[in-house]
Amino acid sequence: MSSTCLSSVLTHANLTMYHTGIADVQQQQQQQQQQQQLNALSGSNAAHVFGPAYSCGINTGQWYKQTSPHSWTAENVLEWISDHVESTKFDASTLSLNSCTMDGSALCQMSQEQMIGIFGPQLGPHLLHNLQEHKTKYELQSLSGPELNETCQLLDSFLHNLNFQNFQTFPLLSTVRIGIDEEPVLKREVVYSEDLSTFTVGPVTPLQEDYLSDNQSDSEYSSSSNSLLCSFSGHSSPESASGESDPEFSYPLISKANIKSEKGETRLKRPRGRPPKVNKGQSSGSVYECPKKNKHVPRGTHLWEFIRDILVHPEKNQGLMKWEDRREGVFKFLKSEAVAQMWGQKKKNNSMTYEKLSRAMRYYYKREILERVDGRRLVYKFGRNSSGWKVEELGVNI
DNA sequence: TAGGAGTTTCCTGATT
DNA sequence: TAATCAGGAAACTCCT
Repeated sequence: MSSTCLSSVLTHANLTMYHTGIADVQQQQQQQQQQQQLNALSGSNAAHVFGPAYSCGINTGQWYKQTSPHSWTAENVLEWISDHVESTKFDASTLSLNSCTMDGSALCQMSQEQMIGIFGPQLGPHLLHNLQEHKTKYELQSLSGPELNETCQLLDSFLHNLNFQNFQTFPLLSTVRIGIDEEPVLKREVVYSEDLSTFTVGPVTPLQEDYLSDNQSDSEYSSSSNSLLCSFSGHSSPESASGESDPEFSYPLISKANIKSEKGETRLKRPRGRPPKVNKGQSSGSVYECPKKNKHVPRGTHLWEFIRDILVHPEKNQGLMKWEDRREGVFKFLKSEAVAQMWGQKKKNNSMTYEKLSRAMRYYYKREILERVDGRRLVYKFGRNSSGWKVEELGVNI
């Protein structure tokens, strides 16, 4: 993954311009750079370039998302477009910088037809939908309590009914949190649909409740966002202030990819294992410094139980995994990254990947909770120390 | 507060 | 070449 992206380039450029009163020549250079970045997105998988975590704006300093679309600058608009180019894997070669150059006010006045005309039938509706979300988000800040909740539900239903299921997941109002930390905050969960490209909003079913049970008491859990689950904070909470999404507190998060991207240059080799814990309030300035999760995550379901539950509840399965040999307990990941994301969601860890999940799975071999299935990718088998999946235990017919 | 359990994160190298 | 597997190492959170 590239360590630079259009968003950060633009943000940096904005701040630079603000502070120095940059000259026209430099603006032209910047525009050229922006166009080059847009072009760079075309023909390549933007999601690979930026990674899923970027699609909701973390780590990029996308402070424009904290302001009303009406007050976006032209650069903000461009940045916003580039975000969605990447999230929809849209071929940006069909976009010209000129057509994308407008401020937030002009953007908000555009009709659906105009959006489609400029951005095409794929990106246009997607942008329109997201713009509506941004606009509504700031309109909702003047509301509160039950009124907000009701409005949010209505809008959720409305947004959910929009047919954008071919796009990657983006946040609904159900994930908007408004209020200060001391007060009960509005936070409803989302449950992924069959292919995880969409999610369900609304009353939580008992089965869904299983998934979400660990999240019920996490009122302290604040905004964090990724491509699958995004929460916005209407106001900066103490936690969000130290989190990823607060523009004023954007940390120089150094990812694995970032380090790799600097290979061959003055690369600081990362020591093995997890970076050392940074004490509260201590700003070490270390390159390993990153937003720290200080949420209390009650230990609940273990990973293998989470996997088992997906398998034994077809309604939870959603095509993520399947039994290869039901009686022997052999199963296969069909959507490994999706399962990892769900596991990450459950553990409130947005950076979970299949690679990490599989490492945890491999630790189960020693404990005989899982057994190796040699030569078969994404295939595992429950071991003798696992339970709750056997046909006899469940009394199911196969 | 220490220590264990269960991950999580990062890494290198091998295999598919 | 990318994805996956394998496993070492160390840090993390939670629980007792």
